[in-house]
Amino acid sequence: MRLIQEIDQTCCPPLVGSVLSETDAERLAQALRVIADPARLRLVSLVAASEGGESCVCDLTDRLDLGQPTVSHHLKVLTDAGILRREKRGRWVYYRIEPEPLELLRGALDPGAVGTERSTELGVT
Amino acid sequence: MRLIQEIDQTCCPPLVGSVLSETDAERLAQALRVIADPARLRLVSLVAASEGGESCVCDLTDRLDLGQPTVSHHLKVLTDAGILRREKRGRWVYYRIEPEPLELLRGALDPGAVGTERSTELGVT
DNA sequence: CGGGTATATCGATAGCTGTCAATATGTCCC
DNA sequence: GGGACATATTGACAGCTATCGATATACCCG
Repeated sequence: MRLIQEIDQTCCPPLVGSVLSETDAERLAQALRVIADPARLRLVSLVAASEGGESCVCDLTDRLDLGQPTVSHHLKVLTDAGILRREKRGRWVYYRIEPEPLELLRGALDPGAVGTERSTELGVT
Repeated sequence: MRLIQEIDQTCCPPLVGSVLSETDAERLAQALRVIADPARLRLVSLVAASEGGESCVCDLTDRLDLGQPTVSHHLKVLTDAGILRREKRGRWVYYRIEPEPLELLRGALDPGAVGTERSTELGVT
């Protein structure tokens, strides 16, 4: 099976700002492919929205209209990438979001100083 | 051939903050798949880093170690998604970055303050 | 017009991956 | 231990797509 590299600092140099090397491009593409899937996006979304910030697999399979092995497969991909963290408690396994990888991906897409001004307030309410 | 939907506001509701519907997840996944490819990431990077913010196809083919039809294909995918803008001048075709789609994708990955551990730390209940 | 150049399209193919059914593993409880 | 339940792994398969060679289209120039 294809080994999935964890998403860490080495994965996500800014897309805009310098020219990506072949290896950087390959690594970033691999990281993006992890979340470029509707089932995995919904999983992340479901886990993030769940009470206490965690979900057990049973809740997720209920809501995804996919077989249990398929859900388990996607959870493994997300966990290997570091986007989800797995914790087993008794018979159940709980997943929660690890915020850093997504943040790193965001950072890679930051156009930075090219053309756009970012003086906006992000703080809200 | 697979029709590529343009990346616009409708594509990228926040991944974290509410549960993605199936259609939203499908749309966001499709948008992410556009950039989840090493050749396309390098193309975006090359165009962004080029003098005057634009490149002609010939320059790009030179630097990508891929056949000209393949490069042309990737440019089409990026253009259809709205990430690149195409402009023909004489015999040459120039591409430049359209910053908004990438910005929308960034926005979709924003964890915001909802559902993450951070929200509980902030006392949101 | 005709040759040369730049880019796009077409058709085919190989490799990857999302999905499932079947099965394995692990855990709790009686 | 043994049965029941939750999750993971395995093996197989279908659909998608990145890539290529061949070819088409468009443009310039003499």
